[in-house]
Amino acid sequence: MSYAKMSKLFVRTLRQDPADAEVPSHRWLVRAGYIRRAAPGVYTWLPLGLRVLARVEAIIREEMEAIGAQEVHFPALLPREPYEQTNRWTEYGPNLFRLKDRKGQDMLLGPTHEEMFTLLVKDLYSSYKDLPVILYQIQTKYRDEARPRAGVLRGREFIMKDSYSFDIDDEGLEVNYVKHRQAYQRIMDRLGLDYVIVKAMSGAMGGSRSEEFLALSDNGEDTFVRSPGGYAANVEAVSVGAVAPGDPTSFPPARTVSTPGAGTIATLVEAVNQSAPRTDRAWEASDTLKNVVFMRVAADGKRSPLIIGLPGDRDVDEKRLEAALSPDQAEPFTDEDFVSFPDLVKGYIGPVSFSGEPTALLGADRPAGVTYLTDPRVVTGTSWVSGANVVDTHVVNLVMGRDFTSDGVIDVAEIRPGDPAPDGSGPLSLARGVEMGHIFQLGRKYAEALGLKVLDAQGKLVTVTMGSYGIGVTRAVAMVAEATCDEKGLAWPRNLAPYDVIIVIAGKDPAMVDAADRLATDLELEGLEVVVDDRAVSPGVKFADAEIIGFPTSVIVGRGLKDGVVEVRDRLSGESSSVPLAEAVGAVLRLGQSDPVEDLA
RNA sequence: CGGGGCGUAGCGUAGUGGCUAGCGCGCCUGCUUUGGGAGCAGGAGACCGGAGGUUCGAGUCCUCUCGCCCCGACCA
Repeated sequence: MSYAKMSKLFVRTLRQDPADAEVPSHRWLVRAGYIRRAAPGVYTWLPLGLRVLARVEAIIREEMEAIGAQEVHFPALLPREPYEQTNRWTEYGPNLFRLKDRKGQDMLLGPTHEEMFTLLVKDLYSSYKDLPVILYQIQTKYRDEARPRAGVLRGREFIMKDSYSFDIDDEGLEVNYVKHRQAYQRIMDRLGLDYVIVKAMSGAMGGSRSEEFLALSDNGEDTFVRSPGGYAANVEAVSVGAVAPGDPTSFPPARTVSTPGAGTIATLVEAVNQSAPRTDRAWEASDTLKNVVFMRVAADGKRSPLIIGLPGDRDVDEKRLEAALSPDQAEPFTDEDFVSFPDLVKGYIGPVSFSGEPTALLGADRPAGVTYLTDPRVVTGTSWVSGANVVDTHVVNLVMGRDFTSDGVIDVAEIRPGDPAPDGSGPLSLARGVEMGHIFQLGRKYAEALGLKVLDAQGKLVTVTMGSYGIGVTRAVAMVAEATCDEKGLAWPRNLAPYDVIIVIAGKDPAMVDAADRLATDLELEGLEVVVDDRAVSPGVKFADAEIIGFPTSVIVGRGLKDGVVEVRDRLSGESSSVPLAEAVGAVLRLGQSDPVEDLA
């Protein structure tokens, strides 16, 4: 073993910020020579970056092995067939990298590997006695993201640890899910990330229960909510919770109100307060039933109108809508669409048509031929102001369960700070995070689609129950960089740094070179990884580079040497101290011990 | 896909239709320098993203095109 030399290390630090880097982690990882862009959303890992990556991977491997998972490795280049069987060849849409081999066979670059793992277990196992089993891999994934951003934080090629559990029943799945949840908590702790576990939507993955591990960051792309009582969920997955129904017979009869020009909620509230004032208080936006029209587009291209009825003081959150409809998409309803559905009077849509005798227009099997879904707040026995499907006309006292019904409930209204948590644990607040990990109880979706069955103790064939669990490895490197960097550059926690110590030779006295050499050797005997900055450049350059690259500990061998001392600096605290050369090793080791995160060793 | 912006040397950038496209950093050679991104001298490095056009003359004006970045809809 012999220490590395800066003069030989393949690294070049940049003096200016790269023009295209916006977020700090991206900027510093490029400036410090960890990564280089090869194509949009595709990055080359340089020696320093690879070392950090390896340390993150080592932590993940340890924790996966600790729950009994076994590592395998699949190809990234995959055949179409299994993805056809689970319909994901279609569902993944343009996000899938597709290619053809020389024979014209469709291939893909794996975006995730549920299918392949399922088939592997099917291939080799056939008895309940073989289960449970957890398999995992650390592997490069490909997703042709619509918009890669922030360097390696969200690339089109990225490394993911993905694991899969296989059980004979739901109880077994629950056990493996909890094991993964705990392993992920240990991994996040060891990475030193500030994180929160939130309820999530299972999205294109299918299955039931799922949770995300979000690292807190203002640059995060995920918005989540939490309550003082401990409720936490991705905004896509927040539910309003049960709203108690009322008595639909306790309201006066519905009646129409002339509301000329009141095509928006604000103008409507004004108009009904003018022409149909309440006795107890004024009408408010939350008294109105807003009906928003979308065109629902299925994965196979089928289009059908979807009307969502929700309190007028709320908007539809498009992210939540997409998540709720997934894999279908929602598009805005165009003017041409309105022409095709003349029953719907733009600006005056309501569940009941008052052109002539009141006629239920929307709701279960009603004539308009559209799906009508309502917000959970629109329960039986609530009274609303809504459109009359007649220009310049609205209805008051329109009661759910008496005057109209819907085809079902859809919970996609925007979430606002202060909304109550669904479990009664207090008001919600909103924050942002980056999705570091995601755990899913898949259930039998993939096993069924691909025919993974085993014989149980009674000799009956049963379908295996699966879980899938992912951690973004390259993303974790970026996220740690993001969380720890400062105005001088990167500042790695000691257990993740590319090297433990840099020894800066600040001078050209041969005695300094000798001292640095001996010190480096001694530190290596203690199990530390050491770089010596032996370059023939001025000390200022070396100090600046050490800070940009983010070595947690620097030892400066320079002008103090003639008095027998060197300087030991802690990048994380910014503190430095002069110590006798003979005590330098001890001083460096003490810094390592003071770190709150344990070292991998 | 919608909105905004940018393409000039390895990086960051300047450039009023007019001479040989300029500067800083980096790189090479020599000398000096060594505790906070050194100094002096010399040097290499650019078909100004591409195509077409207007013009006596285009990095600069026009048209088209390609690429990239940023902001929104997807995801580890």
